[in-house]
Amino acid sequence: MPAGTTDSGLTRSVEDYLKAIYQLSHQGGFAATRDIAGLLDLAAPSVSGMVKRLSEMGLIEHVPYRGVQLTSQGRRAALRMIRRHRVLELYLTRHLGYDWDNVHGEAERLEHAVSDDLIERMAAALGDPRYDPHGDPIPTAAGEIEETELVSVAEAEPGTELELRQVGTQDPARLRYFAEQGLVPGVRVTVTDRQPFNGPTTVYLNAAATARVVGRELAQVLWCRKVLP
Amino acid sequence: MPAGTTDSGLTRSVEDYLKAIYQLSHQGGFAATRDIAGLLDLAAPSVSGMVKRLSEMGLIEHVPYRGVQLTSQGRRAALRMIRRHRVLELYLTRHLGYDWDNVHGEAERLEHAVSDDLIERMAAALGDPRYDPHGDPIPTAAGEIEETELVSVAEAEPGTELELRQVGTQDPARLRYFAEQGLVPGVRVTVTDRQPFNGPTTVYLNAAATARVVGRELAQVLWCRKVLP
DNA sequence: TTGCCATATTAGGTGGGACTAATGTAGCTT
DNA sequence: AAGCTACATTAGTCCCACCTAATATGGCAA
Repeated sequence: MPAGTTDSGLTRSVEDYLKAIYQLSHQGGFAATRDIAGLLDLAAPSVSGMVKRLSEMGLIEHVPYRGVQLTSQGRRAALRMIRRHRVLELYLTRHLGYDWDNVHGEAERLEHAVSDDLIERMAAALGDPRYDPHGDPIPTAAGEIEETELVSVAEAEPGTELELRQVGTQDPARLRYFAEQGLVPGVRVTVTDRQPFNGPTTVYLNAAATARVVGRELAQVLWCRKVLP
Repeated sequence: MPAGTTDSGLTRSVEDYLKAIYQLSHQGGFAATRDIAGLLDLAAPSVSGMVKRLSEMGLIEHVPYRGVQLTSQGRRAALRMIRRHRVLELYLTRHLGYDWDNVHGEAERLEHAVSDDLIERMAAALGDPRYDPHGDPIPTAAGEIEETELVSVAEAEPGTELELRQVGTQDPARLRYFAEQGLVPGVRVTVTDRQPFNGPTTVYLNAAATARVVGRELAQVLWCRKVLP
């Protein structure tokens, strides 16, 4: 493998861009330059430059002034990085005492350095897991990822019963708060009320038999599956 | 931490150079440009350039046309990398099914990416180990390293009893061969014979009660402690 | 339609870290 | 003392990936 590249033959930067583009465009549509720049904390012209290189490499499709989309090759590479990241997160929490609020940064750096072999060993040690500590699905080694229809607590209708599936933030403070509140993947809640004008949602924790009031910002990152009655 | 740098504030390259220089100069003397280039598989002018930067950073002392030595700051950074490398090697063999002949490369890449925190968690999970799978001493987190007087099988006098302590190669094929031969750290052997003109050494494996003939090249990397009778 | 604003792109520059080709130096040999 | 050789250094490029400043574009509001 050429100098400055990782196992995949891509540079760390390229791997980061692909992950970001996946995140911004996986539910259809284009990833905008500005949004990529925001996510990776870079200046917009840096992104323009990289976009050119990535599309020359055949990893993305670029429509000037509109944005970019992954090619199937780019998507494969992105999902590979996401698998690495999520397997690492789960391994670090299960085997090395990390909490769900402090694994992200560590996994972020390791994902570029580990070999595919090591990832598969970790996955095996974890029993080929399907979800990471935040409930996000782990792509298979073959590049398949589970796509589920989820609703956020912020948009669910009062009266619905929900199973919390994914917690869509990496912010340690928010994650710690969710854990304290018992709002972790797998929990079942019933939406009992929502205040008007983007107000907070009240949910009832079925098992713990207690209620929680969740502000809109937080409610928007709690992704749930509807439980049929 | 600035872009392109690791946890230590140094770049990957700098970390690699420091490790190499430590290896070449830790038993006194200077590390020559050519030897550093050889160890890192670089062209000599690349090393000259980096040497300049490293000495401006205060990590090494450079005597033109003679070579370089680590400053105490450089030594500290080098030992930190060596600790990381060896803890990783041991963790990978103990917990993830790696063998002593295939851990090196993986550790080589991970050592730049892991946080100090993760290394200490791994070390704790291993019970604060003192030696890596090849018998090399693991520096403490404080930067102390055990220095032992060792003799190689190639130079030990016939008749001496030895305890094998370190296997000084990373070559997978050689390591596999040593393992097959039962020549692993901890084993006790007695030197029974050596052929003249740099010929092979014969050692007797005390516990297994069998003899092994070891050619000079291999004998030179088997480092032992003399066992007093 | 025209202007304006947000966003994107191009132009030009920087630093890290590598390379090859050319030049310099130390030290052995004669 | 001279010359040869091995090694080290300098000179000059290149690539990656970032930056700021300047320019272009697309789409909305007047």
